[in-house]
This record gives sequence, structure tokens and C-alpha cells, in this order.
Amino acid sequence: MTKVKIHSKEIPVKTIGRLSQYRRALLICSQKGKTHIFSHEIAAIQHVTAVQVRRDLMLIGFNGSLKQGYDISKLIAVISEILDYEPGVNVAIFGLGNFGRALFNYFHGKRSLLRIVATFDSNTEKIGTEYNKVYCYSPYRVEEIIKKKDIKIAILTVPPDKAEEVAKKVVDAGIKGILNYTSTPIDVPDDVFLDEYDMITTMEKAAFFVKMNELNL
Amino acid sequence: MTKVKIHSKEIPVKTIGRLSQYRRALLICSQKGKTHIFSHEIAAIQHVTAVQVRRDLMLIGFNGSLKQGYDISKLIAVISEILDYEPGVNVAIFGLGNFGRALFNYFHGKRSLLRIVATFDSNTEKIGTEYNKVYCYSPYRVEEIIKKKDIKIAILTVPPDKAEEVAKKVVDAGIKGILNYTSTPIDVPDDVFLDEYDMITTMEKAAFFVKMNELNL
DNA sequence: ACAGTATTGTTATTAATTTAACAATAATGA
DNA sequence: TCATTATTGTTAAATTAATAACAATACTGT
Ligand SMILES: NC(=O)c1ccc[n+]([C@@H]2O[C@H](COP(=O)([O-])OP(=O)(O)OC[C@H]3O[C@@H](n4cnc5c(N)ncnc54)[C@H](O)[C@@H]3O)[C@@H](O)[C@H]2O)c1
Ligand SMILES: NC(=O)c1ccc[n+]([C@@H]2O[C@H](COP(=O)([O-])OP(=O)(O)OC[C@H]3O[C@@H](n4cnc5c(N)ncnc54)[C@H](O)[C@@H]3O)[C@@H](O)[C@H]2O)c1
Repeated sequence: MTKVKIHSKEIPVKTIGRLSQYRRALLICSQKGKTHIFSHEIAAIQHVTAVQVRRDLMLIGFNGSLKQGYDISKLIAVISEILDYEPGVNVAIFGLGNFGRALFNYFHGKRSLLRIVATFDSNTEKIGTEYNKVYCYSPYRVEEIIKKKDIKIAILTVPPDKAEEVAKKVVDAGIKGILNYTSTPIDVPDDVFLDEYDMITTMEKAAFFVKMNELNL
Repeated sequence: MTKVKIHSKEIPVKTIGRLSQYRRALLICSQKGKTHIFSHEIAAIQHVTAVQVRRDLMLIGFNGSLKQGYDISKLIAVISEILDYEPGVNVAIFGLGNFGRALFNYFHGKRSLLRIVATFDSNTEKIGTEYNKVYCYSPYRVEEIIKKKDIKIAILTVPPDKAEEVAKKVVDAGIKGILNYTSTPIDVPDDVFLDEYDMITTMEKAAFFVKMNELNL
């Protein structure tokens, strides 16, 4: 899927990603008391070009003013209208190890419409405890809890050799989005959003550039 | 930069990223005792198409055999030849909090040519201690240590409001690649590789897809 | 009043990337 | 022997994304 429909207009998925970035920049500016912003200012914050910003905003039909640029709070509202889902979306973390907890701490409270409502871990010492006031369940209860709590997104931070098994289980239980941080690539049906991130891939790219840098010079 | 030169041939940077993925898949297969692999098998593991794989391998001039496919160990060697930098690359972590430590643990020992040789933290309780046998330095010593230990890549896991300051410092000291996990976008000179990852952006995308999924149905 | 300036909104152009198409090849087996 | 099959390697086409170009506009200062 490379395009999505918003108000019967086709919008590239890449634009959706950038809208999320723009909103982040806008929120920061808004907190600083700024009320208006120019395309090139947004661009400077988020590593894109001013043209790209204007084009993206054109696509969602948002208009700025010639002398003041874009009204920050209105733009935030419009982007939120597109990105946010009013009833909110429930999320669960699978694997409450070091990495899972670090992500939880970071995410905790950052987005009111995205709620981590459960964690799962196979370690009996963790099952039944609370972390950030959220209960840790046994993997045996995955299906039950996902359905009961209407959980739609899963964050996978289990050991690599458990990834496939857990992924299958959560998809069967009705999960519609997976963030897989495991180094094991997983397969999901077409209607399930999947993102896989591995810092090692990024490190290898960085190292490659370092190499280029040193050799071509 | 969208293309790089390998053996005087232009290779898309995206291909470089995929080569890293392919190698990962190949290493796993190799460990399982497999000696040859078809393009569609690599593709199935790594969420790309078989054509993409063949095209990428063509670009780096690697040939498979018609009936057996690609020789796994030879392919690993060729990819490594491209990606790896023989003397190795030294890396440092800035901010040894929960997230920094989780990344360290994960990365630790995974790639012999990418070495985490120092960590930095402003917390006086951490300075002078060792984590995974690696010394934690005071931020005051950033320049000195980066130069002395020839550190080329920085992993940024400091608090968001410290990101810019630390980034500036490490770039000035000679760092050539930054993995910024802070939610603050930073600016670096053109010759410094920069990757910024934030799980919230990914979560927002996932939530958006959940929304699409439920509304268009 | 009007030239000069900075910015938006949009179309046109170019570049990059992916996908498709298919000839070439080597093995199989009827 | 020769059609069948499965795969690679490569060129061509299509798609997607980014960049450039520029008219339109509204404000400034003279
Ligand atoms: N993508 C990245 O950049 C990145 C970074 C760090 C870690 N990781 C990966 O994240 C995962 C977690 O890393 P970590 O350092 O937290 O490891 P960890 O061992 O501390 O945590 C794993 C947790 O999963 C639990 N677990 C095991 N099987 C389970 C199951 N079937 N269901 C639920 N929970 C289960 C364990 O009890 C443990 O608490 C690993 O796969 C690691 O490779 C990825
Ligand atoms: N990108 C992501 O997906 C993601 C996920 C988790 C956390 N984060 C970010 O990573 C960062 C760290 O998160 P955390 O949970 O580990 O927080 P943390 O507070 O546990 O760790 C931050 C560490 O940085 C140290 N520090 C502060 N100033 C410093 C300086 N000038 N130089 C060196 N060290 C310094 C602190 O002493 C602390 O140990 C935060 O910016 C957080 O927002 C990002």
C-alpha cells in the first residue's frame, strides 16, 4: 500500500509519515508560544525541504497565509484530524525485558490516544506484577486479553526465537498492527500493519558511510 | 546522497540497506547448514520481491547458478566485502539510561567489526563505572576520548533537551555517524551520516492504519 | 501609488525506485 | 531427442517521489 484516501483524495503514505513529523515540530513550537510558522521553518526542523512541506500541506488541503505562514494550532488540529482515531487505540507490549521496559517508559503518557493497556511476559516473576501501573499477563492469556481489552497494536520485544510464535498468536487474536523489534523478520497478513526496526541495520549503514568517507578521501 | 560507488558502479543507497538485510537472512540459513539459496527464498524472509533481490545482486555483480541459486557463503563474503570496514569502526553511547543500556546489551558482541568502546553519562554515579566492561566517561571528556579512541559513530540516548548540545560536541570532535534516538531532530554537516528513529512516529503510523482498517470496512 | 520582497499553492519536470517482461540456460524426464 | 520446468540476469516500462519553476498574492517602505 503506497497511497491512502483522505476525503476522497489520494495521499502518499510517505506524506502521512511526514505529517506525524510536522506535528511533532508544531507541538514544540506551539509550546514555545509561537502561533504561526513558515514552510521553511518546519522544513529546517525536520530534515525535509520547504517545497516538500508545502506540497504535503497542499495535498491535505491546508492553506497558510502569505505573510504569516501557517497557523500552528489550526494545522495541528487538521493533522490530528487525519492521524488520530478518536476513541483511541489500545496497545500491548510482548516481552517486558530491558528493551520492552525502556520503550514503555519512553512512550508512557506521550500520546493520550495511544494507550498501553497490557503487557505480556513468560517469566513467572513478572506475571501478575504491574509496571507503570499496567498489569503483566501470562502469554497463555494473550487471546483472551486482546479481545477483552480490544487491543489493536502489539509491540514485540520478546527473544528473537519467540517472535514468530508470538506474532502468529497476536494476529490470530485480532491485532491489526505490529512493531517488531525482534531481529527475526515475521510474516503477517496484508491487512496487518507491520514495521520492523533493527538498530544493527542502521549501524551497518552508518559504518558503511564511515568507510566511504575515509576511502574516497 | 542517493547513490554510492562500488567498484566504479553506482549503487543505490537503498540497495546497501537491503544487502545488510540479505546478509542477516543468509547468516541464519548458513547456520542451519544450508549452502545455496534462491532469490525467492531470500525475498520471502526479508519482505522484498525476488526481482528486487536479483536486481540488487546484479548491481553488485554477484552471479548465482541456474539450478542451485546463490552460493550462500560466497554471497555473504561479497556483501561483507562491501559493507564491512576491515579495521573495524569504534562506537560510543551517549546517555547510559534505560534505553542506552538496552541498546548496548542488544548490540553487544553481535558484530565483531563494530565495537562499542566508550559510554558517556553526566550522572556522577555512573561516571567511572563500567557497563559490559566498557568505561563510562564524563561528558567533559568527550573530545579527548573520541580522538584518543578514534570513535566514529555516536549513539545518542541522552534526554531530548540535551540532544543538540551533545550532537554539536561529537561532530566537532570528529564523529562521522550519528544514530539519534532522542525525540529532538538534530542538524549535522553533510559529511556526517545521520539516522533518526522514534518509535512514536511508527506507532502513529500503525494507529493510522488501524483507523483506516476500521473505517473503510 | 508602486517597485521590491517573501511566501504560498500548484503545475511541470526530473530523478529514483520498483515492477514487469523475457531471453538465456541448464536440468529433468517422457 | 525434445518439450517442460524453474531459475537467473538484464533490459524496458511503469510507478512513485522529489525537485524545480513560477504565477499569484499580500505586505513593506518609499
Ligand atoms: N530492534 C532493536 O534495535 C533492538 C534493540 C534491543 C533489543 N532488541 C530485541 O528485543 C528483544 C528484547 O530484548 P531485551 O534486551 O529486552 O531482552 P530480555 O531478555 O531482557 O527480554 C525479553 C523478555 O521477553 C520475555 N519472554 C520470553 N518469551 C516470551 C513469550 N513467549 N511471551 C512473552 N514474553 C516472553 C522474557 O521473559 C523477557 O522478559 C530481543 O529480541 C532483542 O533482540 C532489538
Ligand atoms: N527513539 C525511541 O524510540 C526512543 C525510545 C526510548 C527512549 N528514547 C529517548 O532516549 C533517551 C534516553 O531515554 P531513557 O529512557 O534511557 O532516559 P534516561 O533518563 O534513563 O537516560 C538518559 C541518560 O542520559 C544521561 N545524560 C543526561 N545528560 C547527559 C549528557 N549531557 N551527556 C551524557 N549523558 C547525559 C542521564 O544521566 C541518563 O543516564 C531520551 O531522549 C528518550 O526520549 C527514544
